[in-house]
Amino acid sequence: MDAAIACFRKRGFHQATMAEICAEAGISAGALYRYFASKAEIIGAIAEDSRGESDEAFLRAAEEHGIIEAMCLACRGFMQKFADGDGSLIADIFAEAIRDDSVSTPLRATDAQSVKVFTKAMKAAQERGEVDPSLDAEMTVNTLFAALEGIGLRRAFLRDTDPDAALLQFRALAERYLSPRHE
Amino acid sequence: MDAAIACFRKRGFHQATMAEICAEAGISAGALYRYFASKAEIIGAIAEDSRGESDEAFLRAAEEHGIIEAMCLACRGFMQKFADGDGSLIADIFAEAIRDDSVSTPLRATDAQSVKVFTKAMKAAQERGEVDPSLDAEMTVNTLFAALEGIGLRRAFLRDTDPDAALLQFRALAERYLSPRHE
DNA sequence: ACCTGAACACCGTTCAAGT
DNA sequence: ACCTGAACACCGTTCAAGT
Repeated sequence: MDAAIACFRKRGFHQATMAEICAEAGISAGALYRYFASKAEIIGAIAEDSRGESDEAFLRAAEEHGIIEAMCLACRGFMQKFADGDGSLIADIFAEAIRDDSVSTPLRATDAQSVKVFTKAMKAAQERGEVDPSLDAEMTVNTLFAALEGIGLRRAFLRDTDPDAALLQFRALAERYLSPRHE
Repeated sequence: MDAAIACFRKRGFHQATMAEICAEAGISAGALYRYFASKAEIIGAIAEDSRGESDEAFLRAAEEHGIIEAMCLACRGFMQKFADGDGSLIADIFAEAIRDDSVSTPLRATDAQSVKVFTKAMKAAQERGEVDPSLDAEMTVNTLFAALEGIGLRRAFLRDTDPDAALLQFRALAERYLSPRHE
């Protein structure tokens, strides 16, 4: 069933119709509503499972190549979605999540989990002297997440979704933001 | 007529109906379509005139209090929109602009104008030694815009739209990002 | 010329009827 | 028990008829 969700990728959340999703999934409208209470709930389900799976991979990368490289890895995966044309879908998810608590609540839980994992890696990097220890680890992670999301959305808006350019942009920001002061 | 546009503020782009907008504006559906070719065009018009007017105020602030303070001023104005509950509307605008060229083209023109103004102020700040001169001024401005937008959206998503907290977050990022290296 | 508003096409959701 | 799909309520857009 979740495979039918791929409809949104092609047409966007508000453009895709329930009829199309039903056709793609090979089920009737009534059956679809047996699995999801509404269209908004479907977008919540999509957003949720496109997140979080990569957390272990991130932790390994953070240990091996440092937190900046690991964040760049996460950045690359995220930017690829914009390059694939999913930018407006991501913006739709934001809009629905901001508007509708029943969409945002499960997403916030997944997000909080990611923040936790990244914060742990951030603290480790601070102890190694890789990152300025005077930074608040959790706020720093939140800020970098926000910057990542902002860069992706803004580049999609400006019609320049080249992931390499986005990566360079993010890396330049992250390096300066995180580097210890005084040399 | 643009006053009727306030409907979106209350209900969001996809939630507000043309009938509501007509009622608020005191005109009929046919008359509304005389001024705007579609609903998407209305959101384009809203987004456009909520931008750009403050550019001169920004330039004055940049000269008087430095670029970081001036950017924080812009940040405050932007964050206030999220605190006012316009977050999902802003996300809708992003989604429509990413999806629809006829929405994004006028917005990109307005945006390019702002980037130009901020870039000029950034270069002046670099000459004053306030900002690291090795940074590319235009990319830096773009990155800070992206971060600003990202912070606003993310905070709205996390249900913490306190403008003061957002400002602190943005300022911490901007100061470290822009400060000259080696002390 | 410009506006009105009924009509049209379409979409998310429901529910009586089937299996 | 579960599914079907016609029906419902609603919304963006149009256009023949009015002024």
